Amino acid sequence: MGRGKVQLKRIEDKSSRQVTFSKRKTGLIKKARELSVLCDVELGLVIFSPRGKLYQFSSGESLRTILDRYLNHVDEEAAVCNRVNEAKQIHDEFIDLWRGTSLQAMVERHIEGQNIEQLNMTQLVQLERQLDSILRQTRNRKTQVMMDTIAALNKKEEHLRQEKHDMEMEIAARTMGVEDRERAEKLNQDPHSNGYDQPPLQKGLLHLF
Amino acid sequence: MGRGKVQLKRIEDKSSRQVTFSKRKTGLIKKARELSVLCDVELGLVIFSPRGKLYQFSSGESLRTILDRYLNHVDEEAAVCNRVNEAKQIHDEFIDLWRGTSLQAMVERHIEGQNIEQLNMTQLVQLERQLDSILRQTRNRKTQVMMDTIAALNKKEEHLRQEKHDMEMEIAARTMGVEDRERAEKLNQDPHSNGYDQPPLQKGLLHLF
DNA sequence: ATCTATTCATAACT
DNA sequence: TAGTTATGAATAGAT
Repeated sequence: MGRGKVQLKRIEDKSSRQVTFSKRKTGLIKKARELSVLCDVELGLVIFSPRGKLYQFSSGESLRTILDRYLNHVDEEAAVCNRVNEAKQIHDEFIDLWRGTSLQAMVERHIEGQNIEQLNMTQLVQLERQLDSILRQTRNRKTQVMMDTIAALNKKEEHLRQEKHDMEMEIAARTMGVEDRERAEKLNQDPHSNGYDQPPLQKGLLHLF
Repeated sequence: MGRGKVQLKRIEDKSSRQVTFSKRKTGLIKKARELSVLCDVELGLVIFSPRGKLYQFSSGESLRTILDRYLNHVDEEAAVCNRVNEAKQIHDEFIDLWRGTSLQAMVERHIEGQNIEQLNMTQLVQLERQLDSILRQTRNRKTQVMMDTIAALNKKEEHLRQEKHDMEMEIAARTMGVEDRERAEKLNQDPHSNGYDQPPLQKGLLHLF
């Protein structure tokens, strides 16, 4: 509509982008109202202007009510999905990371032909977000793995100390008479006081992550 | 549009109401997409069909993200009330807040007095780089500390295993005659074969970082 | 803002 | 449910 056919891509000229936004926003809200009235449906619409100003439309009920309904709807779906996928979750995480690699490959293929500066802003922003998301996942996974490792090692250490302590007891029992056993027990009250005695590193770090 | 002018009121005929819903829903979503692309605007749209089926559109970000933005925009309490805050999400939010605070402090120190919105693009780019650098250092430091922790724990473990081994030797010596000592040594050649025998976690992880 | 040439969306029909 | 067409609406570019 209008005097020229329109390309489905970001309007670069700031002024006409603003004008178009204003006109089309009005039109979209009008259409939304028509749909909700003609067909008697619940419907919610939120628009953030480039400057961050909020425009909204909602049928009958408050927008809040409609969004709550949406969130409930999604949550229910999510709950079902979670139950079904719980067992596969770790596998899926791996797949997601792996997919990231292919995404990167795709990006590289894209960029090789063209200059990266010829990607439009929307594409770049989206790309940045995707990459950031993947990076975040990777980082979280890394931290998780390291924390798990530390926990496992601490457990092993504890176990070994206990074994050591038991053996010391046994040696003491064999060396001394049974009447001295009590004294030996006393000397070894704290099994942590031997060997390397660094502070408990893991606990000191926990607040960082 | 169409062959007759339309009255802005509920279509009573069920069948044509359904047809109109289907057509106009398609049109509305198309318009929404056009607006978001042409004007580079964030936008979310949810429609519940008369039968309760959900249709939605969102620009770029997930609809959830956009709705969260809306809820924050309209009512800060709403964000707090948001459901589905799993432990991880709460944790991430905490990290973001914490990071925000120290970043904010750093920024304030850097640009003393000036309003951040008054910085020009060059200054902002520079600031972004500095912050990114600090973030990178922090992340490296975190990894370093964790790796050190793991290394220290591994060393401790090794030490404890050795002590244990020595004590086993001593017990064996006391129990058996000296002539049997050699045989005992043989039986305990691999001190790693006792206790928890997980694979060496640290080495398996090293290639990830 | 307002106007108008065009393109677009869609109501009625098939 | 899907395709066609006549017609009213939306709007791009100009003023």
